[in-house]
Amino acid sequence: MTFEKPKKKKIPQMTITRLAQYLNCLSLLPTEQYEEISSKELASKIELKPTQVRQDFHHFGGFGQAGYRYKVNDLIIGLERILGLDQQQKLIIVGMGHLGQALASYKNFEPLGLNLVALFDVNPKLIGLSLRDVPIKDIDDLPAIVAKHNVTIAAITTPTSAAQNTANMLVAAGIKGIWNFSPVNLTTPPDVIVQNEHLSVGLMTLSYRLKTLNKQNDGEQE
Amino acid sequence: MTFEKPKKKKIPQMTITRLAQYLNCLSLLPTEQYEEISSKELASKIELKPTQVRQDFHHFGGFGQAGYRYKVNDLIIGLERILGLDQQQKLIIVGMGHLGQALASYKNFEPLGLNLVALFDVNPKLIGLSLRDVPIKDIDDLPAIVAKHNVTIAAITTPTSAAQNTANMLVAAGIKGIWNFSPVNLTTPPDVIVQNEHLSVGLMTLSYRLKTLNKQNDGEQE
DNA sequence: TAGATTGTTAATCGATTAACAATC
DNA sequence: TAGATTGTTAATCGATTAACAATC
Repeated sequence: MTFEKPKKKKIPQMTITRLAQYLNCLSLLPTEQYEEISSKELASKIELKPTQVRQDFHHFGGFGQAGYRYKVNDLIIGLERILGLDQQQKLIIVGMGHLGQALASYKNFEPLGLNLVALFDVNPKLIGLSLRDVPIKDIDDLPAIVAKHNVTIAAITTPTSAAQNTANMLVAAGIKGIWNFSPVNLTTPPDVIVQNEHLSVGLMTLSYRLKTLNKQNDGEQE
Repeated sequence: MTFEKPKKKKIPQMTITRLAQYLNCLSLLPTEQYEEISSKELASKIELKPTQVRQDFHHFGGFGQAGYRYKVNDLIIGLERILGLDQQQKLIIVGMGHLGQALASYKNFEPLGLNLVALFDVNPKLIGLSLRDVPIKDIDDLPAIVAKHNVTIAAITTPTSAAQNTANMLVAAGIKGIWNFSPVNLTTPPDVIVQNEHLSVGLMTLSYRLKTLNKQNDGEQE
C-alpha cells in the first residue's frame, strides 16, 4: 500500500569483508608515520583499486573531504562503528585443544571490543585451570555462565564430532553468534549467525591458485 | 585464421571457494547413506541455490548426467582434481606457538594431498622435539630442508612482528605458496601466492552481521 | 506418462570500474 | 594555476538466477 519503504540499500557482503580488511590494515600502521592515508595507498596494500576503496566508503557516506586525504584515526573510529566494534561484547571459547588455546592467547580481542569471559572443555584435567586469567570451566556450567554474563558470541574449537552438539547447546543457552572453527556446516536457527572459519577451504583455494599459476608458466601443453 | 584459441574462460574466485566448500561438505558425509546427492541437497547444506551448484560445476563441464543425481564419489574425485589436490605437495609450518601446534596436529592435511615435512621455530627449547613424528627444526635450516624435500607450501604462524621477515626467507628459499595466519599484509613477488587467513576479519564480519540482525529485529527506530 | 533431475543458454541482477565535478 | 585528492554518478563488467530442453 504505502511506498515509504525505508530504502534498504543492502551493503554487499564483499564490502563488509573489505571494510574489515581496511581496519585490520590500518590498525597495524605505525601511527607516527601514517597520520593520513590516501585511497590509493590503502588500496595498494590490499591489492585493490582506489575507486573500490572510495566506493566502499561511499556506502556509508564517506570518511573524508574532497581534496584532503583520509585521517587514519577517523577511518579507524568510523570503521569500528560500522562493524559494531564500538559496543563491548562478551565472548567464550568452547574446546581447549591446541586451537582453543591459540585463540585464548590471542591478544587482539580486547582492541576489537571483545571481552573473553570464560573457556570450556570436557576434560577434568583442564577444568579449574586458567589461561591469561580466564578460567577453564566445565561445559555443564555453560548455560549459567552465558546467562550471568550476557555472553553473545562463542567460538567452537571442539573436535569435529562434538561441533554440532556444542552448537545446539550454545543456541539453547542464548548465544547469538557462533565463530565456527570446525569443518562442519552447522545447523542452527535463522536468528543465530554462524561465521565459518573453514581452514581447509583456504588451503584448497591456495592449492588451486598454485596449480593454475604453474599452468600459465608452463605454457599451454596438455 | 584458426579458431583454436584455448578459450580462457576465467573461473570466478567465488566459484573456487564454493568448490572447496562442496568438497569439504561432501567429504564429511557418511558414505553409506550418501552414495548419490542432488544439486538441491548439496546446495541446502551450504545455503545456496541448486542452480548455483550446477553452474559452478558447469564451468568444468559438469559432473553428472541429465536425469541422474551426482555420484558423491565422482564429485569428490573431480573436485580434488580441479583443486589440484590429486598431486602430492610438501608443506612446512613456521612458528610453533599455540597456533602452529594446532596446525601441526591438524589431521586433515594428508587427505588433501599435503605432506607435512618439518616444523620450524627460533626457540632452542623446542628445536629437536617432534610433533606427531614431524621434527621441529632450527629456522636456519629452513633453506636446506625446503630445497632437499622440494617443499612448495609454507604456513606462517609466527608472531606478527616476525611475519614479513619469515615471508622474505620463505620466498628466498623458493616457496611458491604462503598460507598466512598473521594479520600482516605480506609483501611478496608476484609469482608467490599468499593465502591470508586473517582471523580478525572473520570476527569483524560476525560482529557486523550480529549488529545488523539486531537492528532489523529491534524495528526501525533510530 | 508424470516427476525429478542435470546441462546449458539467456535474462536479470549486482558489483566494480571509469569518469568527472568539487575541493584543497 | 597545476596537481592531487575525495565524493558521486554512470557505464561496464561479471556473477547469479531463471528458464527450459534433454534425460532418466
